[in-house]
Amino acid sequence: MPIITLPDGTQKNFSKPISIAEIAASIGPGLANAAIAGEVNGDLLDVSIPIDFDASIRIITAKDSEGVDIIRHSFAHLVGHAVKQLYPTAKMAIGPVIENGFYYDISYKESFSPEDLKKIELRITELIKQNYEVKVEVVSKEVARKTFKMRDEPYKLQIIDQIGDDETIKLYKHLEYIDMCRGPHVPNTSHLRSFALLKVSGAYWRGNSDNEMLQRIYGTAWGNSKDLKKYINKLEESEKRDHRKIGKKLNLFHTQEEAPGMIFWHPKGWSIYQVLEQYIREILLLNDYQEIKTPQAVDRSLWEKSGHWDKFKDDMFTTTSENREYAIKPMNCPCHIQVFNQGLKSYRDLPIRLSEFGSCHRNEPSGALHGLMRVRNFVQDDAHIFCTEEQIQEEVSKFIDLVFHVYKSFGFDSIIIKLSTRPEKRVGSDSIWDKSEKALEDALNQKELDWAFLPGEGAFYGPKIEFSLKDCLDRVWQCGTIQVDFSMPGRLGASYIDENSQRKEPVMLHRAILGSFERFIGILIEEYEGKLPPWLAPIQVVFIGITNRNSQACITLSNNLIKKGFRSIADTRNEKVGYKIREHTLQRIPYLIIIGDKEQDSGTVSVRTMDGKDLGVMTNEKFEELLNKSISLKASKKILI
RNA sequence: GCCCUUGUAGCUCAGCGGUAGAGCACUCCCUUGGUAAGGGAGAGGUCUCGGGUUCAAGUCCCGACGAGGGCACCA
Repeated sequence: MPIITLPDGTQKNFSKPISIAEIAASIGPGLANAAIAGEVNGDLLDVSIPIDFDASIRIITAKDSEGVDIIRHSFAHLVGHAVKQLYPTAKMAIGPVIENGFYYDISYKESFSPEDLKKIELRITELIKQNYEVKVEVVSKEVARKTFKMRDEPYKLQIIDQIGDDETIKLYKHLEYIDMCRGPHVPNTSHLRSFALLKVSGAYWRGNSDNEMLQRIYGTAWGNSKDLKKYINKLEESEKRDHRKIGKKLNLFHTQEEAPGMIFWHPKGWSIYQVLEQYIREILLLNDYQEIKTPQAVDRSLWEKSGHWDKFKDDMFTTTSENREYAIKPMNCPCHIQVFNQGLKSYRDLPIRLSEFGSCHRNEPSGALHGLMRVRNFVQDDAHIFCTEEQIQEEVSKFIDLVFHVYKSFGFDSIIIKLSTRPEKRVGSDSIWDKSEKALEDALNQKELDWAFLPGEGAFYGPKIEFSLKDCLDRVWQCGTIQVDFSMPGRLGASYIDENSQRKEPVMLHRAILGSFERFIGILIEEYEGKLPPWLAPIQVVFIGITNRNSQACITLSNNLIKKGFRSIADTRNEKVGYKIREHTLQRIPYLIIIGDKEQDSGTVSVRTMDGKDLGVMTNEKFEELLNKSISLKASKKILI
């Protein structure tokens, strides 16, 4: 006879097996209606399944995050229900919950158009209105197999084949539609109200590009309409932050058909790029790096030796000359080893840190290209640290500090850290991989950082730590990285003389702080919605004359700032102040300086910021002081002072 | 690379079988105006490219290329 313990500690004795629905009802009718599922001794369970053992339970409603996830999962079933009604020959594959929503992968002879999506959405609303009961049935594998054979669902059968023989399977019956799921699901469609189907796209069955492509219907669902509206609104707002849109509006860069995946930087975009490069250069100099520059095209033989040719030859741009084949470099490391190899190195020289703002080309698959984030030509703030095994830990540790220092000055505080371990296709022995992975793991643990493993995602020559940032739609992009490489120095003949006059192979650490300038600038634009802090802004100050009597003063003041290293322009056009202010505000110039007769006569400036604050009238000197201070603050979130 | 969507003036978009349209930007003129768009006039497009259907094609069909969203890939 089960004793049920509720979250507040009260215990209830029942004389027979009891379901969550019944327990909820025993507490009150409101809760009985709201109950979506139960947490029973830590596991989620459908409300209708009887509990015949002592348990601590919690009743899950739409207010719990677990409840919202269950709602999302049940909406996936509703997609199934609607799709099978509208397109009976469609075959259902999988329909899981994802962040903010769900999807369902479906195989169907014709492709679903946006109109089909609307039809499906409408059918779902009709089904919801029926307030039908979702009935769960626990069955054997055999019964499940029979059910889906009868329903001609080949993908479900494939999934069943993967389930252990002694395991039971839950079937969820939505009127005439049957789906299979671990559950739990809502007991009644009355819990399903706030949803929207968002898009259709292709997705390979089981995520393998050798398999057929299914159609994936994406949807979002929430516990109430307010949350749904909030989410839809957020999506719309995010679109405004898109770096491709802002890049066009602010005239930062463009791309065109003749150079897919490669960026034409305009003066203002290049200004941002240059500020970044100079900043990193300064940081590296202070951290004992030496900057070098290596060739853009290198003979194929070097890529064969490094192992890149074998794995990436289809992804490299190549060119020929006089019977020789060259690859436009996809990365800088082999070249850096060539620099290291010049002259005999002693253990006393290590670590040697060679850095390069190296322009790399990779022939990325066309479908992978994405604005500045994924391009075919990019520049890395790349460097390679040649060191001994004993030095790895300290170098990795120092690097992590450096990354955090730099990211902080850009205002990034949520950095996603992952440790990617050995992939299937790799070079180097297992013992080397063991050592490398351990070194990175230890360095991370030392810092007490929040990080996670990414099994199998390492580079072919070594494991790596990735520092990733999110774009406006919460898509994650790898930026910084540090990778341990015990293999390439040996392959390319790097060595040093140790304490005992013996030749030894150095370990190489590949590392980048920003990653690619292109991607990092893309992220920056989206993070700030184009309102870059003064130290990054392409134009920091604009002098706006009120009448043409003030034009010369504007030009003089602006030139004075330029001479002092600030980025300033004078707007002396025949337009009204309001017009100029609007335009330069939209152009995201941090400081707008109004110069009229009053200011001109008194040698002052009237200062307004891009977010509309009036800082009042001050002397030129005072403004310069303010500007200097504001720039030196870098990206403390208070951008303008 | 794969699936879907998409490609019209510098930008944002309308037009969807019958001799190319709007707003903004641009040029010129008037206006010299104090903190987010002053007024008027004008110029600007072989509708991404290549085929096809049709008396007639931005408009329908096929292909190529680019872009967008996913999937796969990501040294």
